[in-house]
Formats: sequence, structure tokens, C-alpha cells
Amino acid sequence: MARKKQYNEDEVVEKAMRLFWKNGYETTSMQMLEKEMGINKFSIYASFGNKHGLFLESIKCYKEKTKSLFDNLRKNKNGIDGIKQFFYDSVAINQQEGNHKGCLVTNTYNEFAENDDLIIKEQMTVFMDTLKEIFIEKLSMDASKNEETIVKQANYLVLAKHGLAAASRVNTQKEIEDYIEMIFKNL
Amino acid sequence: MARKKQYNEDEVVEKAMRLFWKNGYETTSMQMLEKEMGINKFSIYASFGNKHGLFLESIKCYKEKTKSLFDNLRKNKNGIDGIKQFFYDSVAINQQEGNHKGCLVTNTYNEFAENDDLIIKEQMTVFMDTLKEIFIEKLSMDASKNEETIVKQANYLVLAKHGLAAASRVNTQKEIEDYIEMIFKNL
DNA sequence: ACAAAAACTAAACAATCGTTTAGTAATATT
DNA sequence: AATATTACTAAACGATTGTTTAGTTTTTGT
Repeated sequence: MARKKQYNEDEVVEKAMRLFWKNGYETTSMQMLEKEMGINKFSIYASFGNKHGLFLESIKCYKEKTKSLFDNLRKNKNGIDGIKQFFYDSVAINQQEGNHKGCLVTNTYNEFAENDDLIIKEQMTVFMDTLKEIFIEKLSMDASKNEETIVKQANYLVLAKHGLAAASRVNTQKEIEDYIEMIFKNL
Repeated sequence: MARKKQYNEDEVVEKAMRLFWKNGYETTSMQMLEKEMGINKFSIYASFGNKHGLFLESIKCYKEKTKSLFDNLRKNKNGIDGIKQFFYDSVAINQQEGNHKGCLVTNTYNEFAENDDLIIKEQMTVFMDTLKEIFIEKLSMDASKNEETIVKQANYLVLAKHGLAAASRVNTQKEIEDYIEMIFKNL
């Protein structure tokens, strides 16, 4: 038929994802993406439609990359301790390779808070709801807790995780460890 | 000498502050500021130098506006309960007039996390350090706590406050109340 | 070998960004 | 009342934004 693509879409979208992760959506320009992805603007538009489409694919890529974190949490049979391990695993990603970008979803959540991009907001809601649901499942392993307590604690943990993601961009490893320990002290 | 200004600088900078508060720095354009402040671009530049200067004045204005919160906290003699009250007072500001903009300083902290604007970063650091210092002072009122515990709990509270500010942009009043209660349950 | 189809390069697009400037209107001092 | 000084309006600035387009190169099927 015709010519073959000289790039792999999965590879270039991961490079885009890392740039969005570091800088956010608005601050990342097509020019920067062109350079980072190593392909021409034309190719970006041919593969992803527009900047927004590329961003959505980047979020999808991020979720894929962090999927193992959630899988490990789901598999874990230690109730609250499993959640705590998930918190530590989450920040560990940031600590490797001097990475201080926090969580792409949380960053996006903050950046789009006053925006009315429904597609992005839906993505965020799904992510947060999934997290809450898993937390509820883990908390329910403790039979001594009633449902009201479980929901309250799950809400608390979702917000604590949100704060942790923001903190991991600027705070030291020690401060973050202290924070996690305090979160789980009385649960 | 010459003609008198037809606007009050304190008044227009407050309008600018509210716009930055809602939309963040990058997303707020000079065009939007012109409209919101009700004065011409020329006047903005004459009074504040440039967009960055106007933003710095906006942050100063925000700090002035929220000063009473800190004063009340400083005055309060109830130790941890005073901090808790401060948390409630902070979110109360957002709840009035359907305001879901969080905290301008926290928002800026997030937006500029990967930026290297030293002037802005210095402003953020001062704000956070002040907060931590006050928390330490309040926590120290409980003589049974050793210094290590106090520092650890102060770090925890600073991050919890950060998360709360982010949460107040999107979460419900009930979720936020539950969150605050859980934060102080662990202390 | 030829033709069709897709992928590439690079330039240009209109719109908007923050900022500046030229020209006019208003006011305080002499 | 004349003059100097400042504030105003409005248009334009160059740079950059996301996006498109024209022209060329490469590859595949006949």
C-alpha cells in the first residue's frame, strides 16, 4: 500500500506523557512535544488528532504505567497495611530517577479544577472513584468497622493520597514518610 | 501637577487577585485582567510593571485578606483545637458565595512546582514555613509531647492543610468535614 | 517499472499571548 | 490662561500558541 511509520505510537505517547506529567497541559506546547517526541507536528496530528487527543492518550498511558500499583493493592490481603504499602509504592515512583512530578492525574485534577473540560473531568472522577472503591474493599476486611466508619475513612484516605501526591513534588523523603505514618496511625 | 488616577490600585488588584485565584497564573490573560479590573492594559502596566508584578501584588493582597485567619490562630489558646478551628475557618471562606477556588497560595504552589521562578517560590516557602512555625507553637502547648513528635505532627498538619486546600475545590462540604475530623483524630 | 497511498518536511495559517507606543484628554502649578 | 505632567484610549508590536496545508519522499501492490 504505502509508506511505513518511522515511529512507534506507544513509544512517542509515553514521551509526551512524561512531558505533560512534568509541566502540565497548558504549559506544554506543541513545539516542546515535537522536540521531545522526536517527530514532526504533522505526525502528531496524524496519530492523535490534536493536542487534547494526545493528552488523553497520555493519561491512558499513565494509567497503564501505574496499573501494577493498583493490581498490587487489589491483590494484597493485609487490609489497611496494604493501603499503606500502596502509599509507599506511589511515592517510590517519584523518588526514583530524581523524579518530582507527583501524580499526573492529581496534577491534572488541580490544573483543570476550574476548567469545564468534561472529558478530562470524567477521567479524573473515574480514577478517584476507583481508588475510593478499592480503599473501601480493604477497609471492609476489618469486620469490627461499621459502614459509616469505612466510608469516612475511605474519604479521608482519598484526600490524604491527593495531598501526598502534591507533597511528593516538593517535600523531602523524610517529611513524606512522617506524613504517611501519621495518616495510618489511628486507622 | 497632572491628571488624577480614575481607579484605586488596591481595588483593582483585589479584582485581579480573584481572577488569578480562580484560574491560576498562566490561564489568566491580560485581556481577561483588563476586563475584570475595569481598566486599560496601559494602566495595568503603569501601576504594576507587568503581569508578573501584578501577580505578586495579588498574592500580597491575598495574604492581607487571609491575615485575620492567622491572627485568630495565633491568638487562640486552645492548642490543637485552635488549629482545628483554623482548618474549619479556612474552608469556610471557600464555602461562602459558592467559592470553589481553594487557596491561592496552594494553587500557586502546585502550578509553579516545576517552574523555576525563584521569586514566587520564595513567597510560597515563607507562607508554608510560617504556617509550620505556628503549628509547632500550638502543639508545644501540650507539655507531654517531645520535640520529635511535635515536628512530626507539624509536618503532618502542613501537608494535611495543603491537601485540604486542594480538596476544597472539588469535594463536598460533608467530605471535607469528615476529612478534618479524621486529621485531628490521629493527633 | 509504474502508479497509488501513506508518511514525511517545512512553511504558513489565524488567533492570541504579554508588552509597547503614538496620540489625545484631563488636571495641577505657574 | 498657558504650560507641564500625568492618565487615558486604542492600535500595533513581535513572539508564540495550536493547527493546517503544499510539496516531496518512501513504500507497497500491480
